[in-house]
Amino acid sequence: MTTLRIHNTLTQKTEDFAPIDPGHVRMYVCGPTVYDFAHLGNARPVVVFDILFRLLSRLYPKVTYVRNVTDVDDKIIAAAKEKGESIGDLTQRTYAQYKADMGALGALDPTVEPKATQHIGDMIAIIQVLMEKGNAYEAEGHVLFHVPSMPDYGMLSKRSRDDMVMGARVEVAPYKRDPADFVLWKPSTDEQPGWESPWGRGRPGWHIECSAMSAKHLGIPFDIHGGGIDLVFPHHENEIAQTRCSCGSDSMSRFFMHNGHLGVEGQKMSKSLGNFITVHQLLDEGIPGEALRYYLMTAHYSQPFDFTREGLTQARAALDKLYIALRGVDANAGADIPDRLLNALCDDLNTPKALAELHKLAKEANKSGTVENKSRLLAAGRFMGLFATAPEEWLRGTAEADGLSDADIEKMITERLEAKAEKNFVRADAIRKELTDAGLILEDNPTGTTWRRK
RNA sequence: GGCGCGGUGGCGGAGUGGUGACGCAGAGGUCUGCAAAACCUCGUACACCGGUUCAAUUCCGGUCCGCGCCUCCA
Repeated sequence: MTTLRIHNTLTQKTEDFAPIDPGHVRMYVCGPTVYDFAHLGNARPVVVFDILFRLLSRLYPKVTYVRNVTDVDDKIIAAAKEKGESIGDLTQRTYAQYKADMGALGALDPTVEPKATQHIGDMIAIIQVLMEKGNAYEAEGHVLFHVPSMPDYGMLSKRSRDDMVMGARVEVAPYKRDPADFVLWKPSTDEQPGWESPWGRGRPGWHIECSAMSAKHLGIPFDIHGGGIDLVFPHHENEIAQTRCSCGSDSMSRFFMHNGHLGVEGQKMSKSLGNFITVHQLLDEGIPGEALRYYLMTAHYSQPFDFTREGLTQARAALDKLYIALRGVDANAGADIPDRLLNALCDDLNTPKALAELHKLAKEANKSGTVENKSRLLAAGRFMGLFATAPEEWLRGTAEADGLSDADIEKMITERLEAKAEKNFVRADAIRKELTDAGLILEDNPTGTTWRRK
């Protein structure tokens, strides 16, 4: 097996990965702000880092995967108000939905899913340290991080403070000493959620929770910090600033990994364009979460992903093909995960290459028909979070479109087999046609007739 | 304007300094009562222009086109 190589946003190079503590890999990934259904753009990092989590767990004795839940945020406040729901109800409900949807995508639970509201004290403590060290200041009830206090600010996104100030599209708040300064703590009105702090009742800024929760649950520095590419700036850049200045550490995380953006039918996904697609809505359409997972894995994580209906159809067909190759597999047989699959994933999570290996394994299984080869395919696919369903169950699908129950179908097949035995092919073909028209595919083989839904 | 990414066959999408991954779709064949599935075969793909090289889709430079980020969006 080759070593794991990961593209590091910090160095913009693909590097050999080695954990700081050889016995314990520590990874932090930015999770959801729980105010609405998870959309496809949210689903991508979940699948990407789930693959990484599985791979690391295979390579190292212990992995701690932290994915935070942002449950205090101005978008949440706005959504709760709009829906006439309490913030607590909204965030709890949304989080439960998120877990269900991501579970449908075959994502394992992270080791820890800390909530921002449960770490307010940790955040306040960090802000106090930043104040003491002269990296932060109070102004009009806000506490701000003073960017010029950190000489090498911008190391992740490779931009100078001047670049940012010049490119600023938003009006700079008058109380900022420097246009690039960002909020650590802000005041809350009576209606807004707030916590007592040395600077009065207020709530945390966006970035501070990740600095607090990663330090608490992983320790600084840790191994891998992940998220969408849009988080490079300002979110991760600011996290780095807060963490390094408060901890006095050279780095927050050894590696930073970022997944590419997801668009829909060639366009940016946005509410204003009306092409906002949630995972929940696709599941509701009857699209299996596993098919979505497979589709998301067909492109390398670092590349932009264009979600299309055509692409989803292709992915489902490809996945069906794998399931056909698995027919008759013994789920309990057990087999080693082939090295070539692990090698593909060790190459900076090359999931398209790994899926290609799956298809090669399927071809081998089809050619040989042996239990061993089927088992290898099963083990390989399961490692990637696929094949959660038994092959026959997957292929038969659910009785919806055709309105025929499994028993109805079996009865017609039996009737057709009788017709065949009597060489009454006209009758046999009539039954086949009836079932084909209902969206079913019959497959005659030496031992009988199997069927599946299109 | 700054930073970054990309342009591969009908479609999706890896990859490589010199034998055209893999999947979807399509064509032919084997098999089959007919089918389906499977298997076999079939594609003169690497935006454009220069340069380096024995050899470039792969390296370098330029051009064109597309995309992301630039203060709270994964």
